[in-house]
Amino acid sequence: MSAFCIAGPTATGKSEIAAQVARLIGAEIVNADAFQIYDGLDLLTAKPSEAMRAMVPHHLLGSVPLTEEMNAEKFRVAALGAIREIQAGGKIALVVGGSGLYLKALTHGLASLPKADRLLREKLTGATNEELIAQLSELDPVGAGEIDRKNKRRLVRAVEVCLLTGRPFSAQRTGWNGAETIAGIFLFRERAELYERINRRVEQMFASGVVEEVRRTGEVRSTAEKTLGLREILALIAGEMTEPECVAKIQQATRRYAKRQLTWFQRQVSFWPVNLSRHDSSAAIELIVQRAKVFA
RNA sequence: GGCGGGGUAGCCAAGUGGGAAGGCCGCGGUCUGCAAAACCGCUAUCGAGCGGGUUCGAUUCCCGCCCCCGCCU
Repeated sequence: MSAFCIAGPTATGKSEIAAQVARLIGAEIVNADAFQIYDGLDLLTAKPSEAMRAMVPHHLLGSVPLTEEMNAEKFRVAALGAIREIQAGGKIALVVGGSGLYLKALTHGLASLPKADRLLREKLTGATNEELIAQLSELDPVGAGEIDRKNKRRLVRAVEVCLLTGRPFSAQRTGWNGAETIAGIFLFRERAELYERINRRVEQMFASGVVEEVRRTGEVRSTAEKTLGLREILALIAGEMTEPECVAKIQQATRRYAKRQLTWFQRQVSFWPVNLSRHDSSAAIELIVQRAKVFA
């Protein structure tokens, strides 16, 4: 995989910077945002503006129906395809997004494990954590010792993989601990500034008509259903909360999300950190362009 | 002015004569196929409106004061 990435928490300003960088180095952008990849909810997911899209081709933006389930592997395959396509056209691929696991899957690969089996997963989800732990202890004693026993989602996946492959889950993970090379840039800002931007962005979303957008959006299922703010806006439409409450809720949820992203990316050694609170965007863009050129 | 209820962390809120549940917020973190997800940890200490008193010991009992809510005049 030889694409350069720009990662960072929401509302940091990735899209704008990426578009500028792409324009300067003649790159095309591959979206690495788990929700902007869906077709619809453009306002709610803060997709790059028309202007940016007109300036630089964006791939994997709105390419999946809102009813389709997504996951890291699907993204990886799709992204790889987009990258190849871009490179075949003689251009540079610039991967941009804030979905940590998706990016990690792309830069470090994923073990070739079976995908989720609907029925099996449903059945396992119906079990209690204790039952799952007991089952995992049988199938994968090592994994059972390492796993977060309170996190059902992880327990289910672990048991699922054991059952589907007949081998312990813990023995099948790909080595992510090997030498990691710089895969890209981690853009971030000081907390106070980031939070202000988030708050402002949510307000702008409402001013631009997110509520209408959600109201006229058709069926949304599985993964897309988790879009931050969707539940809140639906509650607003149902009259279960006032608009100011709704705005505040979404701002809060977004701040928390941003914190999780910060925690994730700070640990990733393969990204070179760039603090946008300390560099103005033109300086940052210049810096990133240099890095990207070195990378290419 | 009278009667009743109440004043416990940023917010909501329980309980007890032996030295402060829980929730929210906030903060920190985990992360190998639902990831804008899921999960975990931390967060009142010359403390409990203020001042006295009783007691070996009071946040918990008594007295006074202040403030809030409801009702009454």
